[in-house]
Amino acid sequence: MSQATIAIEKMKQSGMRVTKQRRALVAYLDESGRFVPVTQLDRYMRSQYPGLSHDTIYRNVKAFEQLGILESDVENEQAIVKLQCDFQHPHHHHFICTNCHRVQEVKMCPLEYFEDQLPGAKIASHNFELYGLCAACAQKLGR
Amino acid sequence: MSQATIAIEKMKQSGMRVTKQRRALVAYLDESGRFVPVTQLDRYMRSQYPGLSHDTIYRNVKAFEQLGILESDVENEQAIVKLQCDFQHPHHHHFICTNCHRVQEVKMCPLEYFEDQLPGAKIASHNFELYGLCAACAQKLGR
DNA sequence: GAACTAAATCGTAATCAGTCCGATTAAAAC
DNA sequence: GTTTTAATCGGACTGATTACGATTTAGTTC
Repeated sequence: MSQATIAIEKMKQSGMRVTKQRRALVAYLDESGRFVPVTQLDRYMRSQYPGLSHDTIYRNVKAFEQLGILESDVENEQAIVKLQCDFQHPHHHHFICTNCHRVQEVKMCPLEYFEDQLPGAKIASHNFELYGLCAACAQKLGR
Repeated sequence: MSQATIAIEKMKQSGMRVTKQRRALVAYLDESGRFVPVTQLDRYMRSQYPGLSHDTIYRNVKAFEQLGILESDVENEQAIVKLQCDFQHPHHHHFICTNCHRVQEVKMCPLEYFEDQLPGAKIASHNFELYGLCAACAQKLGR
């Protein structure tokens, strides 16, 4: 069962309508498999589906995020998104290759090491991402 | 020696000219002491110094970042900046209070725990920020 | 402290991401 | 097939950021 299929399932479960446009968005994000700038998503989808409006893309990106079928982040001050890579563990972290932009899930969460560091404070959320060359690119580029 | 003074020192050392506008920007960021959205910085500085242009503000924010006298982050898809809080340890992390927006420096870095997790990969950089209620706000709000 | 020069700033206009909204279309339920 | 209403369309709009030629000024030299 592909991530796209699970995403569509989730949409149905939540009562959200499964439109052509939403299927196309999810399909593209699934094929890509990595983080994509929202602006690129917008440009690409509109080139492939003439008549598709900005509104539809941005509205759905937000709806998908809230549903948890999309993960979002920021790269160079640009919003980037990818299809949820682990529906079983929606809380996880990423190693993102700066060369091929592929994403690897990192199971461990740094939070456990930090809870003691801020006495009295209530930690509510956190960011954590790793960037660098993945094993394949490191080898290919000889670094 | 205030953070602002150190920042001005760094500007001189790098050969960058110390203009009225740059002093004013650094002074405001120092007084504020916390992360400020760049758009707010723009609005506020232009209200205080009529004639100051967007260009000057955005150009200098970029220049300051590159010089390392400014730390930048993103909150709600908005670029936010603050004056460097530790010139001795430019690599550090933050706990940001979601109520008063004050920032606490966190000395420990999660990277050490993760180096073994991605065999073959070359980790080059990472993000890590904690969010929640600081001790003072947690008490004040009774949480 | 006057003159010089390149860096920085100003002011305006342009660009680009993202949002809004009334009219129209089409999923999903019956 | 009909109905209902969520979703989409299209086009205009807002707000953040950038571009650029004309002007000013910080820092240097004499």
